[in-house]
Amino acid sequence: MYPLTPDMLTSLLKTPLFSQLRHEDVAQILERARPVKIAADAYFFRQAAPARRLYILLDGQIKVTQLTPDGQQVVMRMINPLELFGCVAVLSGGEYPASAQATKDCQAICLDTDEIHRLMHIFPHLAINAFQMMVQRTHELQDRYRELATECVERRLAHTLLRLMKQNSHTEGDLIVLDTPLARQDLAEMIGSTLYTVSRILSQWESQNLIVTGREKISLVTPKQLKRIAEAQIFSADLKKAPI
Amino acid sequence: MYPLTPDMLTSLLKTPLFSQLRHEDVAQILERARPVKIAADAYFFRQAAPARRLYILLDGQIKVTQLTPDGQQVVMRMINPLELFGCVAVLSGGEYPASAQATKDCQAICLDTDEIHRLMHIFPHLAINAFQMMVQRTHELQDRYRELATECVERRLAHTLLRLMKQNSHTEGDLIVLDTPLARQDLAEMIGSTLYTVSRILSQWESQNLIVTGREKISLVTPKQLKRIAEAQIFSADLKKAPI
DNA sequence: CGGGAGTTTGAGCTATCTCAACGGGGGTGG
DNA sequence: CCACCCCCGTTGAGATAGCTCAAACTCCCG
Repeated sequence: MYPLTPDMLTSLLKTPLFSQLRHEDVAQILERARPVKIAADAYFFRQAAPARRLYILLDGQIKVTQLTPDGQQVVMRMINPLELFGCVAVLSGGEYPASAQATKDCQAICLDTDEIHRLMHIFPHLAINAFQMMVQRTHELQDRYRELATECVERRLAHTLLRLMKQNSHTEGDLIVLDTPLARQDLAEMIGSTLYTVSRILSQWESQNLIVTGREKISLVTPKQLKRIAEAQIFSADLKKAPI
Repeated sequence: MYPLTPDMLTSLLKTPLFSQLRHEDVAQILERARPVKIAADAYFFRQAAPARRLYILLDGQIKVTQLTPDGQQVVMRMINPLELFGCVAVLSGGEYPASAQATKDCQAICLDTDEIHRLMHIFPHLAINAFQMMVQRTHELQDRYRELATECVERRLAHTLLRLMKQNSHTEGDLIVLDTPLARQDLAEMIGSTLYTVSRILSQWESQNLIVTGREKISLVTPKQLKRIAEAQIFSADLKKAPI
């Protein structure tokens, strides 16, 4: 594992996946991992390919998407550094249920199915941590399912921007800039809507100074207001009527 | 673990959760489990309660639901015998993100958080199996998310009935009877729709002899036709126009 | 034989999708 | 370095699936 910088290593040690493991154990695990580098827009793997490798993202960002039979895309999840992806690889003989596409240049390490099983036997904590991570992820996915089932597009979009902010953003002066290349189409595919509706809502928000948008770029100005929209305490239409 | 009948025990041994474990190991694990009995409509646990126990359903059926802040319900999942529920309990200190309500009289066994962790250390296979089960479940949830995001109500309903058929049904003559008490409202909460729309679609299907409905009861007549609707090769409206 | 829970159905409404047309900016190739 | 082109975004107008609300209907059960 030459390509691991000391920085990455210390980061990896703090990953939930490796919590409770000793440094030398993690080192031993990482010895069995292979590095993978991929340029922006390229794929780590594609839907329906045999799932043989589990990945840990070190740097960059991944978009996990599913294609419907008739060609529509749905974005299932954004993967940020130190997160696991390609977990289906632990089920021997399966296929990836989704594609993993880099939204930026990416570095990752990967482990083969057999290797994972072997390591999980040696280090039960690895399996326990992985289990816990999946429970957490299911929990998150359930929340989004509930949103999709019960909330209107505007609220879903607000939730999504806030979520992206938490996961990956930095501040520039008063602005909170999302560190994700986000076309209207991408947002639409995340919330189960269309790029037109997303565009309209974002335009409206921008005219109310809740956000600032650019080409594939979004910055939040007043996350508090967005949160109120997300929580249904207010609608952006209401802001017009009574601009306090 | 007195209440375990020999039948249940042999079933438990075949559970994915216990695969690869030796009989005596499973016995040792079950020694630490406590039996729980609950009548139809009662709750195993409620959303937001501290999550301290993980359950394995032995008999009956559970409906896992989430309540939105404004009181709408969403059915996240039906749990059938030999399935795990309350998995959040493995994350120490968390709360149940959903409620688990019995749709029939239920028997289950439960394990405390500490106990699970202890056992997973002793039997790494337990953790690995649990991990795999969660991966599988995430996979299923992703499929439903994609459906909800891209498909119309009619197709989602068709998918749901077919899924319920696979999970839990028996045949009576030509009829495939779903073994789940299903009010229109329940179905609506599963697919993110309203009881009115569900009722209309079911009525239409019934008039086309695809299904037979009763009070909280549904039977399938021609699952093939339903599958065609689910796969978008056809719409029930098309059946009217050209009844071949 | 009520009573109530579950279901059906109609009618109107609206959030959101669809389709179409236009606008703009940035990067790339000449 | 400039111009063109392409991708991304905006906006309007019309269509519609599905929601809401209201009212009546039908079992099942005590």
